[in-house]
Amino acid sequence: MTEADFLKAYDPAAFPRPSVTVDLVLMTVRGGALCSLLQQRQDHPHKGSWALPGGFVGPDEGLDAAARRVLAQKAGLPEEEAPGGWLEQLYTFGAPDRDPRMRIITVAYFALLPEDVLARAVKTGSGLQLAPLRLAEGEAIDAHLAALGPDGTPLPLAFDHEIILKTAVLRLRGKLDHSPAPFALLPKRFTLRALQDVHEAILGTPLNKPAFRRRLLDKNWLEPTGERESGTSYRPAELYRVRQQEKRSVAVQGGMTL
Amino acid sequence: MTEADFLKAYDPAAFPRPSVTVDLVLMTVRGGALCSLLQQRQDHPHKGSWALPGGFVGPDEGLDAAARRVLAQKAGLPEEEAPGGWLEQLYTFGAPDRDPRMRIITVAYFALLPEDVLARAVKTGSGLQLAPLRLAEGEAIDAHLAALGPDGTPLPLAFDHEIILKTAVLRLRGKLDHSPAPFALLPKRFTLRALQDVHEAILGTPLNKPAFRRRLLDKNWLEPTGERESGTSYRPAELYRVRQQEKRSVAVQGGMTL
DNA sequence: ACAGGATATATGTCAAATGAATATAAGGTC
DNA sequence: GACCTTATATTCATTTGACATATATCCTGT
Repeated sequence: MTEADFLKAYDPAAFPRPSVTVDLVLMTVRGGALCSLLQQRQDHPHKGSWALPGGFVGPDEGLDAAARRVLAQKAGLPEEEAPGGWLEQLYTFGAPDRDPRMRIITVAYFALLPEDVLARAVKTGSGLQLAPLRLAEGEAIDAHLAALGPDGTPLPLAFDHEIILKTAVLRLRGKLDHSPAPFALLPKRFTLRALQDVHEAILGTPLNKPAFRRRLLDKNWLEPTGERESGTSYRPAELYRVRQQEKRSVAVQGGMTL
Repeated sequence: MTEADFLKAYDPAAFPRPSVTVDLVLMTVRGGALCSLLQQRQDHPHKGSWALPGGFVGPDEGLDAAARRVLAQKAGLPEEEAPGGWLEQLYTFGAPDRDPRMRIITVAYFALLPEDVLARAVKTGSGLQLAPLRLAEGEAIDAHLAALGPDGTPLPLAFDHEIILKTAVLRLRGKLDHSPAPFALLPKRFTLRALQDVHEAILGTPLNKPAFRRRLLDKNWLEPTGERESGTSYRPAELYRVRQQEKRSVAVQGGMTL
């Protein structure tokens, strides 16, 4: 029996097949707070609640490709361009009852994008908002996460999206020191102070300034551009950029730059 | 329109659905080397190559539940019992061409089990072996991983299982210091020396003994039992056990004890 | 019974990393 | 040009971790 025969004899219908989607946690830092893009549901179930942008995985589409497609569609990012973001597979959620309509297994991704990219997405699309995420400092998985609306009250979240958001924030905190991912939240040239603000927003705790400086510069991931910020009423800070060599991932299964 | 109407009107067939499986990297430390359970394929494709144990996810079965079921079936572990292992979701692999027969998305898990449990599985099942994994020290994702057969030569691996194994080893290395997972590889009571042997096998590099001792004890995850090992021709070492409180996960999405 | 061997456990010393405080530099504003 | 504000550099105390050494404990052999 040849391999071709086996392929013909194989019956895919013998096993029941769930639907598979990708859900995206699109994060940025705005106003000193870590925020995520949420979309208000127009249909049942969970009509009116806020959900992560997502979509079905195409029959001949890889998971990463599906995530990039949804990113382009929902966040209005042209797929070809390089806005300087970060995309990484997060975790797969597949409880049988997580969607009341049918069995849906979702592969969650998280993306880090500069603030202006997501701000533009909110303006362009409808029913979108950039909600600050409130989660106690630390790494406890059983802490409660709240996504805050414009009035500061927690938004109702659809499906199991609270646990997905929580997983994303905790993963991001864990990777802060080992991954160049957080640079994706900043423009190509940035000050060390801006970088520290990003770290503090993600961790939810203040950091020691000289120590932060030393730690980051010792990693040798950054290089000074020689230029300085302008328009300040005080001494302008040096602008740094990420070394080209470090744009590739350093960490395990480290995700990809956009 | 009520929510019930929506449920009826929804057409699950509107979206093409891939098959979803779980694949398990079952690891232990034997003879100072990190090993994984591999199963020789009896059918095409990749007949004769070595593959990870796996199985389809049932229509009403959660992902973790599917992983536990496969663990019980393939590794011969009774589902109810508590052999003291560790199970954790690893990563989801879904390249369209990863299986030539059909579109299969697999959610990979990794499990840590005491040596005797997997040794028993090898004896019980057929076409199974416990293969030492050889991977360069460090965290480079582009390094080559080899699974060694009894004669010391690398085994041919089926599908994309080399990258899955590599991901598992790197993830395990990254979690060593932050997670109580490695304790799952040891019996309930163990010496610090045995624990250090496990760490060295996983990292592929020797560790400083006093430093390792203090580091582990300072975490306060362990407590001395007051008993000591016996049958040694030297001073017997204290036997430690994991504090009950630490059996729950400490880390993010930390997996579960078995 | 006692010396010797081997390894666990404890102590001490040193280098490196970290945190906090201070000093200096560089721009803008009045 | 005095003055304010924040970046950057320097310094020191504290903590952390690595490594070397010393002591304890058990078995073995004579």
